[in-house]
Amino acid sequence: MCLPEKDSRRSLILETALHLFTVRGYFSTSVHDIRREADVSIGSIYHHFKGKEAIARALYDGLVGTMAQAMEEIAAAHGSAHDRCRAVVAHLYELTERCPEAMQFILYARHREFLPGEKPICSSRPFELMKEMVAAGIETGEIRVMAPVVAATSLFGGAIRMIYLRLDGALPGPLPDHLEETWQCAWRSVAAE
Amino acid sequence: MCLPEKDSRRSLILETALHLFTVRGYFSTSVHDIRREADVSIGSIYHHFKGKEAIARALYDGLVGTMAQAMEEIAAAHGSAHDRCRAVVAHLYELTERCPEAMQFILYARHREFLPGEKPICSSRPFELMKEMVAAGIETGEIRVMAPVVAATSLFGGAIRMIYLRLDGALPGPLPDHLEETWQCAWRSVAAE
DNA sequence: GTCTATACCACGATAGAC
DNA sequence: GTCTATCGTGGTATAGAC
Repeated sequence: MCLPEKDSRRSLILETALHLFTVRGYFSTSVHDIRREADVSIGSIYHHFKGKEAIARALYDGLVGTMAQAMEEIAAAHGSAHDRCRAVVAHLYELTERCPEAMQFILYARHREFLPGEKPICSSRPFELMKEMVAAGIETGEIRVMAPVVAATSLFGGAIRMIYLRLDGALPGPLPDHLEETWQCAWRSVAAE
Repeated sequence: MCLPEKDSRRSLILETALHLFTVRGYFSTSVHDIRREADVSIGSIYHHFKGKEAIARALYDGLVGTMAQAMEEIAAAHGSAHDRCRAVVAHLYELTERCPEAMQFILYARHREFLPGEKPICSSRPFELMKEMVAAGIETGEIRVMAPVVAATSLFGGAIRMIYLRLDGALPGPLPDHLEETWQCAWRSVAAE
């Protein structure tokens, strides 16, 4: 449901791997664990993927890709930095509730630890798009003139921390309940007066 | 220098382990790697620590402990929520520059993946103290009346994201250069009007 | 494409001399 | 307290039948 792929053996393997990677961690999950949980054979797994790392890479690329696509649709659907950024936070909150495992895999895993050569998540496409939205907002005068990095971290940092808290089980209710309050704080921190 | 321990074989092992855990990751670091890098014997390592996990635990407890102590000193040294929280951010920024590996180990590692039974980092003592400072600020009227979690994430979320960026090499200059700007955004987001 | 069986190796941990 | 040598387990990945 959270993965872009169609029904197939391959997608079953991916779904199972995502589940195990998030609840037990990448390194604590063996290929045999995936085999058992998905009820397929080792040979089948190695037929579809070069190895364990390739499974993680396919998951990562797929999830980051759909996330970037969502960001682009948001950017196209709204006209101001305020509306765009608010829609991004709303989207991230909903995504966290709907697909906590996907969110956890993207945000919480240290990909550089098991995906050699991968750039840090904060340099990935979705995060770059968020930075661009903020930079555009500074251009138009909606957002105070300041270092773009600082503006972006101030605007999205609180929301991202809320997501971490939620994934860690440190937040009781669903995230969208806090959308209004978090967004007002976030926007207040950078809005031009 | 960042670890509380005195000079000894034991502290040498801890320092080396911290270094390797942060640059290569916990699971990608074998006890033999630590042995080679520290130029000690396997036997010596297993004499001082029960195993690899015990090394990680000693590191974690030591670093979180000194961090919590610093927070308590900050709380005692300042009278208002504003001054306390600002001092916390300044301290975290300086600590990141002085001991990036320690900071990375505390913030970036998924301890629950290799320290069974450990609660999430956001529930650890230093983070609890930060939440308490914010809650006190709401009591005194310095900070808007709002859900304490939201206030805490809004106030510290931006700074924490800046630290992640810095640790990932996505921020060129040293963090303290951005202290003033980040703090003004953070405080503006929650200050009572 | 899917399966079983197995090769191979690296790792954490221990034994025991000094 | 420190060392060297070694063991046993469990991991990834492959071979080859169906």
